[in-house]
Amino acid sequence: MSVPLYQAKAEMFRTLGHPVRIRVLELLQSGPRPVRDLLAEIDVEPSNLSQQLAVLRRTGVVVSFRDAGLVMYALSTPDVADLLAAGRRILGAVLTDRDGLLAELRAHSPSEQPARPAASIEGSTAAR
Amino acid sequence: MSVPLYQAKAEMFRTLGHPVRIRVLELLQSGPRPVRDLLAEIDVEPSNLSQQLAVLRRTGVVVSFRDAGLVMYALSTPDVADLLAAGRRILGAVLTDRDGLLAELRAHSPSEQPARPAASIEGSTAAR
DNA sequence: TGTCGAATTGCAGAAGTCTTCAATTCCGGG
DNA sequence: CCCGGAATTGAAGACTTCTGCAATTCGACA
Repeated sequence: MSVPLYQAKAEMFRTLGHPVRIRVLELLQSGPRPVRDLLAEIDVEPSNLSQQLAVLRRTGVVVSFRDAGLVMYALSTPDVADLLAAGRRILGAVLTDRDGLLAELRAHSPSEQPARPAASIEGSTAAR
Repeated sequence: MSVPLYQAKAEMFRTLGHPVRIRVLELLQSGPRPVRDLLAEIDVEPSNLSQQLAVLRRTGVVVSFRDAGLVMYALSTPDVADLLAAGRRILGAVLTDRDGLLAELRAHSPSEQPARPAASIEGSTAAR
């Protein structure tokens, strides 16, 4: 597997790494929409939205076209929906897992350091 | 849907937005591995790898533990593999789609602007 | 042709991420 | 107890991304 391939994959994921861009993609899951609609639902400045849309276009996850005088955006492939779904599942797994262990910990050891950052409770920090 | 949720999702994807981190996750798909092995396969400085592993740990997509004197890393949930697979599919779709249209364009209009950047050939740039 | 709303672009300062270096922690074995 | 390799941490400098403002382009329609 070539090295630049990892670069390309990383770029693809980095493209989704922004709240506004995620939001746009979720809205586009239900079909093409004009910029105007996105703007109405997202609460961000027009220029900012445009910048984020440009990022999504550059990577090719969305496409744009003009219809009835408005610029429309659409997912370039339905596979994008799968990606979002997978992301949701992982988020769910990670969170319940964290909260689960957190709750368990609390139940078994009543007088533990209370100000300890939650993140280090999981198995995630073995080496130190 | 709460606003910080989009923040969390974005963070999750941003976590994957780095070649070394992608590489690590792909290696971990086949099971837990010691840092030493990752280091041998990835060609990056130890401290850099550690930094990237820390990022993955922070988000909770990997966990670490010590075994036989070595620090091991593992995917925190097999769902991560789905995410990588979905990413691969999209990358494939986007690329063939781009190259496909590119080839089609070439075939149908022999004397077209040759120095035009490839990215703008797709439907991706309708408004201008 | 002139005007209006829609959407994009250019840009600058603020904020965040990457990489590398040196220093540190951790643990197993002598 | 101290050494050695394994892995992590801290911090600084280079680099990239984000945000908001002002200016511009674009196309529809009178």
